[in-house]
Amino acid sequence: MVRQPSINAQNRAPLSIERITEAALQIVDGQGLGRLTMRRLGDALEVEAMAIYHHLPRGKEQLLDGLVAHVASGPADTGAAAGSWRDVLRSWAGDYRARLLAHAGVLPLVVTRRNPAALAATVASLREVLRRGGVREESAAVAAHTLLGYVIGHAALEVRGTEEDGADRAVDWDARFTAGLDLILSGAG
Amino acid sequence: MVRQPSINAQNRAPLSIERITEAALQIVDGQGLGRLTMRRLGDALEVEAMAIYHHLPRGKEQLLDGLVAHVASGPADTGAAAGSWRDVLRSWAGDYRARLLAHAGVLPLVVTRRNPAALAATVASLREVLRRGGVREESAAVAAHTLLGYVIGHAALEVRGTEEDGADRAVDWDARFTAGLDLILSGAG
DNA sequence: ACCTGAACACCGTTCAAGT
DNA sequence: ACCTGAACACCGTTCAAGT
Repeated sequence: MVRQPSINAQNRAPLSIERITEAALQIVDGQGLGRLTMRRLGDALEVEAMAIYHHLPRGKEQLLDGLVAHVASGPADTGAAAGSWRDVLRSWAGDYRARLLAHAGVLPLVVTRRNPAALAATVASLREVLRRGGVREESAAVAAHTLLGYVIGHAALEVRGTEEDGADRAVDWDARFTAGLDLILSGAG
Repeated sequence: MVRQPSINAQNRAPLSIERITEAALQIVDGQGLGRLTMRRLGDALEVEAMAIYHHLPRGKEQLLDGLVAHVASGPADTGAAAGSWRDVLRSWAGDYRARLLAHAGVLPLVVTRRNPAALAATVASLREVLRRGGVREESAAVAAHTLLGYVIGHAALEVRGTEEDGADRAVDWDARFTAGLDLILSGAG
């Protein structure tokens, strides 16, 4: 009788921080942050929950930090993008918003004190775009924070689905976001 | 021997939703959201944790909803305030920001799907101020969402204390907030 | 009506042990 | 080096029982 070539620990892909983070993100996106537990994460990875601690010694805290880093660090290559700096920021903001909404479950974590480094890098890259666009240093600092604050706050409002002043008339969030963005960009610089 | 007039359940102030919410807010502000547990809340109220369920049948979910309602519903009497509508909004935004920062521990809850009614009311009152100020309906809707999104998002950035592009040069958050606010208000209307 | 006590199913995490 | 199993202290919540 032919036996399968060892259905044991050996021929599973080994655990790694990347695989763990990816699986965690999938649970959060699919079932919500509240259902992300070490035991369930272990199940998803076909491993006992305790195995995870070997790769993330700081445990769940470290896991959540990783999730924030994954979604809160800004979209890359803002530098290479074409067009005026306003166009660059417009497309950056669109990308960032899309990412926040795609992983809405981690928004509460982004808002918590976790992992300031990720957001600091994002702010820095925004300021760089503004500075290169010829905006004065002080104005660039203000505009960067204003823009990032707006994108995060607006994403939060969207996720919660605020209705138009009590009536349940649907809001066109895409149009709303773009209009607010233009309002900010027109005042910047 | 004179006995104290019955140190038992009878002469404690009876539990109420207000007292429960107040105690919960105190725990969150003082120790963080993570340390708000039904058992600890019971201790603070000098009662068994299970007694809380008699007043909040939906349990912890309802408790958290109450916290959000308490901090996310906008400051009152925006209507009676004096000055131009820009001044009214400026002072409203300052008050709202102060409240969010005073209860930073609940910010993650505000960002979660809980209790959309509180935020909807806030948006509605903002639009009313703008409408009365003579701003067109469509612009008022945009400005209201932009402003609220900015205030919430900026509060989140502040709480996390993003450093100035990696260097730990301190940020003057008050000035930063006001400048961003002016940027938005100058474009509105 | 209001609160308690015991119990249940579930957490995150530790630690010694296996391979 | 990498994973498991059992255990610990702690959750939220239910339910029957007390007053």
